[in-house]
Amino acid sequence: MSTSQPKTPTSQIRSSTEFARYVGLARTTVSRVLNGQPGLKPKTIERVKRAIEETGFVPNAYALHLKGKRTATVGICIENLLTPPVVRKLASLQRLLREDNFTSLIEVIEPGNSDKVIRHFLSMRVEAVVFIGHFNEDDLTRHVAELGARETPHLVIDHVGIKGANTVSLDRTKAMRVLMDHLLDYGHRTFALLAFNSPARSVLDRLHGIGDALAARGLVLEQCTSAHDGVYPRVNDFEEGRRIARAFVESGKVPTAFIAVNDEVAIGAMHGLQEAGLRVPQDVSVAGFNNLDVCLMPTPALTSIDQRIEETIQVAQEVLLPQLGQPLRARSLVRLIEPLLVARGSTGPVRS
Amino acid sequence: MSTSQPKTPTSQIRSSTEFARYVGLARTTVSRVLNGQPGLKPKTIERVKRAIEETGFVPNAYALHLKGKRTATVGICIENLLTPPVVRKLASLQRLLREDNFTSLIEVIEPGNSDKVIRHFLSMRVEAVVFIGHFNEDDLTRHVAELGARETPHLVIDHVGIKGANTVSLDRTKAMRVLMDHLLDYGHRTFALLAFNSPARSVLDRLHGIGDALAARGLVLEQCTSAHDGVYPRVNDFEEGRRIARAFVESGKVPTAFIAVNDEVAIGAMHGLQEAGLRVPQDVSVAGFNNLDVCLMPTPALTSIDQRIEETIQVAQEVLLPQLGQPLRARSLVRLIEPLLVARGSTGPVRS
DNA sequence: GATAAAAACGGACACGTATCTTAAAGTTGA
DNA sequence: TCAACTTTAAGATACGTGTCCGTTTTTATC
Repeated sequence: MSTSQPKTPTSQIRSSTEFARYVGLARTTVSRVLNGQPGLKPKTIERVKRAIEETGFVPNAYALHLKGKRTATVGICIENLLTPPVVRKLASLQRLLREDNFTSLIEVIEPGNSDKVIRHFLSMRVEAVVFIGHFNEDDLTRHVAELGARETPHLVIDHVGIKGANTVSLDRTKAMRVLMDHLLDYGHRTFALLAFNSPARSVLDRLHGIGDALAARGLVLEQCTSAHDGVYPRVNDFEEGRRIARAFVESGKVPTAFIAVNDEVAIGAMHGLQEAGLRVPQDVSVAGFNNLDVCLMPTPALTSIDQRIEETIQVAQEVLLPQLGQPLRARSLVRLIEPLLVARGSTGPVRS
Repeated sequence: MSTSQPKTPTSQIRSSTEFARYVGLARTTVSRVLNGQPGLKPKTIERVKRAIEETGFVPNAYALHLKGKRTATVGICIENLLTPPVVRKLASLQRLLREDNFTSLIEVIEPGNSDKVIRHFLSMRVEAVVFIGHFNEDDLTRHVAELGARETPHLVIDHVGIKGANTVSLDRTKAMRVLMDHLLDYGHRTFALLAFNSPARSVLDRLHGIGDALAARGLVLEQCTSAHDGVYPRVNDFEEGRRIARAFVESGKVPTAFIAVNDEVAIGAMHGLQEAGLRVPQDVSVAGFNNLDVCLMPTPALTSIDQRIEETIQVAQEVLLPQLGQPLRARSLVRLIEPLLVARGSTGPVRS
């Protein structure tokens, strides 16, 4: 086969050798052009550039890394449950990383596959691993330790309390303190807790915050709060909120303030209460969590806690980037994000 | 430095040579164990396995591929707007791919960066590229052609009408025909179209479906439908729906059926109509699109079209998998998914 | 304990790329 | 035209791994 025919179809070019043959230059010369080295005639550079246009030649990333080029890849682990806040965090983080020319490798952690995911990331020689969400604490602790042993930086977003972990998280405890103070200031003393029956660390932290706020006013969690939760996990949060609200109404003991684990449950409950003839916020106050768009939908609009996702991810980036390609930090680093109470019409003074 | 000390910290092992030294075997022997070749003593295999446990050694994926191993990677392009349906498709697809031991490389396509993304995928030697969502038609057509030239299979999900593209998509035209028939059977003859003023192909397809259904009964689109859309894109779909509903009420000409571009706009509109004193479905019918969980929230629950995402992605997998690692198909393939009308309380007979 | 079979060793090469080095070719200036 | 300089060519080596192959060591069998 003659090698001097430049009419080779584009599909055939799969290596720099073949590409150099197509251009009609030495492979080393082409390589120098591709890597922007000095001492090349503009005409030569132009020739190579045009050939790239014509053939669409793309160097093999695997060979590049083998030759010492950084992989510029970050592994991101996310939890199975793709809630809107998780998706937004993921999207924001990937966007910020992309701005710094980093690629992200995204994997969903499911029960039992986390070792496999970490192994895959290590095999891909990621420059860092980020965990977004809530995971099995033992697994997570182990992974953080293993990554440390492999000189691979890590960052845990939203799961606080992991030993030795670099952590960025909304201060969920404080978030609930802020919300409780808001309601306590309105005079509320009896609280319904909706769907807080999750074993997730994030929910426990929030319960602590509720307890703290009550204790600060000399109140006791167990005496002020009540619940009618169903099985966890839930199929449909709206329906569950509605169901719980009805359960409270039917029990005859209706607290003055309803605090839901998230906005969906809160809105479901709000509808349930309204259908039972209770007025929001005149008869009962309702509060959610996450400050999703959906908060604006009901009448009145839902009071909620904003996670400040952009700020969280911004801080995550600030923590992560300086570690990439550097020797591992000795001490781990924890940054808590201030929550933001968004008070709307669904909360108001207790009926006197 | 003595090489016989097996107390080397795990972090130092970064190649099979170092690992073999740690185990105390020849590199070739270790390699044969790792690749499950025959003719090895069980004891030797055990020794290597234990060393893997101890050191956490993971072969370099980049070197593996260079030696001819498949990358087992699929590139997935998604659109900028992470709506719940897109997220669910992405998650489903990634899950199915993972079951077949494929990794996915996910990149967001933003205006102007699509070439860069495709180049990155090609550089990573992905075995296929999947597009989920709606993109610039010219770009997409070009990418499909380029991937063909590179012998790389592709699949376009949800964007129909791309020349030469393998496509899997909900039949959006039919979806709207089905919904229109539902409403026409109820006697509706005047329709409000809410927020259909998007240039996206998916929206145009749906408008065609609406027109077809009307034409089939001898009706004319322009005479039966009206709109009060605001600027596109919208900040908050609920608010926009509410605003449009109010605009209809204030105009004094209120159609009997409201058809929204999605569930959020529909629910916003429903609230707007109810606040203006209109009863749903006695006075007006309202229908959405996507059948999100949120459809169950309003009273009455919202009639919507289900995209049948699981089925869509299932078909996508069936189309994609046989192409991986195979010579390119000559003819492109188009599969349309049947939509599913989910009729709920928000639609009913027209007021007589 | 001798012999054969099984297992492990260790050198060599390949994959696609970057980079260093030395040599050759081309270009410029006087 | 020749020297001096610039540009390109081409060879060699390296990265981490798999695999082939000839050789050596270990194990099993009688």
